[in-house]
Amino acid sequence: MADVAAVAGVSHQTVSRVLNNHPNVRSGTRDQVMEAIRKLGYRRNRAARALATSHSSTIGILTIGSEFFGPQSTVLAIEAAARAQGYFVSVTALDRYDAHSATEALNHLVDQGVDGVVMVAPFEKVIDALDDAALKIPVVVVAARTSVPASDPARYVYVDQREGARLATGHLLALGHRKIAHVSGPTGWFDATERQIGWQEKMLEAKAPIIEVPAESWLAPSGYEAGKRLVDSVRVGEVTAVFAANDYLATGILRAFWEVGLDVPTDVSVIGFDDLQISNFLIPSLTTVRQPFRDVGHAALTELLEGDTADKSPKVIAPTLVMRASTAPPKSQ
Amino acid sequence: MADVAAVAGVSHQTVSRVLNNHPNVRSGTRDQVMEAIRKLGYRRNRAARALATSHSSTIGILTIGSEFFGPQSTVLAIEAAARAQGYFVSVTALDRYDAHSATEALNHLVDQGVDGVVMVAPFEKVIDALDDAALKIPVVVVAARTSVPASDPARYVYVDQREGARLATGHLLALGHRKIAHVSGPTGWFDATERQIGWQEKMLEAKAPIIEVPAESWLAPSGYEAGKRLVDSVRVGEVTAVFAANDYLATGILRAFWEVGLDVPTDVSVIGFDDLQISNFLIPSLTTVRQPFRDVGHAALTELLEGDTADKSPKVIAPTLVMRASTAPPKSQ
DNA sequence: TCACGAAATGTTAGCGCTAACATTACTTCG
DNA sequence: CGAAGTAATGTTAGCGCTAACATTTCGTGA
Repeated sequence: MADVAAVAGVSHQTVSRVLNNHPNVRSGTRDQVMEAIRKLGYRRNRAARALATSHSSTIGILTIGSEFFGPQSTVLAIEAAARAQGYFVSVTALDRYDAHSATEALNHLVDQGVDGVVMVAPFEKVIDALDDAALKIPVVVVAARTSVPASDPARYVYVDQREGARLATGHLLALGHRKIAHVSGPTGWFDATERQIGWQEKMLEAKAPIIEVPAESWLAPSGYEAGKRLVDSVRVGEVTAVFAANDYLATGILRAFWEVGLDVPTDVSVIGFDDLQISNFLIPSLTTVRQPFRDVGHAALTELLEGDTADKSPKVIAPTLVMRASTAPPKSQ
Repeated sequence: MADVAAVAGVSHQTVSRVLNNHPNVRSGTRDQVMEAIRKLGYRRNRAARALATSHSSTIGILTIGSEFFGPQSTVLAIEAAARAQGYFVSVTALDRYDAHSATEALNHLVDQGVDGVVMVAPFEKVIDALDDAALKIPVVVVAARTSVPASDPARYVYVDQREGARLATGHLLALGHRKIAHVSGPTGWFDATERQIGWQEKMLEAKAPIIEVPAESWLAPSGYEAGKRLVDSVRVGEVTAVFAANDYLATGILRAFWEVGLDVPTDVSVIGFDDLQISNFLIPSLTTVRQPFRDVGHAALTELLEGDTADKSPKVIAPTLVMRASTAPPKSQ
């Protein structure tokens, strides 16, 4: 910076002022400084800036592993939005889904001196980690946590999972189904709980039976297992439709039904959640609930950087139903 | 740090020595300092450290969007490895696949003062960006660039795409196929080129015909389009097997064949590349080539941090064939 | 034309750490 | 038991920037 100042014939402070868009700089001076910067290919040292201003222009993202489509998309949206605002993004992925792991990851980000953290890890244990950490920086959590204690300093941004489940269940009910099984997501995940509640609410409203098959994980093998377990019920007509907690599970379910010769949607309807890249190309193409992950990412960053301190109510984003070929009226209607 | 020093009854420099594992500290003193650190909940300021040492303990990762399974997995593996080594990871995603966009992203990382960069963006234009940038920090590129000029200071780490394509093609040939079409990936991507070359080599060796159907993108809709275009050839027996450049394309192809009533693998075999989460649950389950992305990520980080300056040869990792139900001997054998 | 206030620029100090050098405390051996 | 050498600790300076205050320059009205 001293070099630039020398070339431009001003003091280093004037250079700093130009770089920080200070108002009180004559435009001629500004031009000279800019020219000197260009000529020297000068770049500000970020460490020195961070030291002097005591903020790092970096936000931390804590996320979960690669197997999850939603978090991944959200993270990328946050990154894009952050970069557009001149922020840097430091990402840390969780290898295990427990509080200890989350605490460690959080500390890692705090050690780095991030100005804020977005947590894209919608399982319940992260909340414990958050409570333990007692951070002094703003935190946004992307998770459908519907009952947040007033003492919780974090802000929440999420897609209305319960509403999505209602949309899915409502779609099946409207088609004439009543025996709608729910292959629910693993315990300990906000999304799993919320989707289960939305489905159950809708079923109780319709006075329809509650048939739940819990899945071990969010992934296709668990869906396949659940599908296997459902085959008999489908054959005897005890289940005419399945609401899978996500599209991976739905893919496994489709596969399990296919293996035993059950036709979807003739014999049984299947609906998923998420709308993956390939959901439209499955056999049959999968009816599902789409989540606007980009919007979530954007909203999360906005909330982090510009969040109104007074308004700590969660930002809730609406999902949409995507109708395709895996749902149809039940056979023996 | 001064506070810690005061509490421990030593100078701040001794605290620094303890923190940096300097050998010449009496163990009693070390314990006192550690105790003071614990009591005060002290954490070193990273900006100050970066300023004093002029390195940031941060590595930058430049990657591409969410739609790609491989890069995503690789990035997460790099992150995990980096964190284990005490490094921070700053991620920047490319929104477009051109040199300008890549240059911008690279500058963004350099502005942040990263100590090194890993580029997980295997399209050819990134090389231009790299050449333009003329970075002073080490760079590792995760891309199957087989002919690297000696002047290129970057190191390369990649899965042997050509070998993977040979494995896939060889598998089909071994089953008795000769009319093997290749749905190739979009132009401008190293992986697409290499896979095409591997397939072509093997086909020429076998004196089999070269039938190539280029795909517009790496995604399922393009695969679907390509599949449609192949239907007639399959029906008249001009094509008995299809090697898709990746599993998304294969998914689209399976779907296109299914729609017109062509059975896989009875009427036509299909093989993919990547081994997605759901590839084993497609209908039929997809024979494919698996890439060890975690190994790639790990190798990339190792190369970046410990890379032997003398040995700049690329680190090449072998893919494996995963046999499933989408391939079988041709019908009229 | 000069005093005055505002705009523009300069000067100084310090953010929290590490590196280099200076000093003190402890060994060890003749 | 003391000199020499080494281990342990302390002191000083500076990394590159910004904030706060000091100074200079400029424009304006009586």
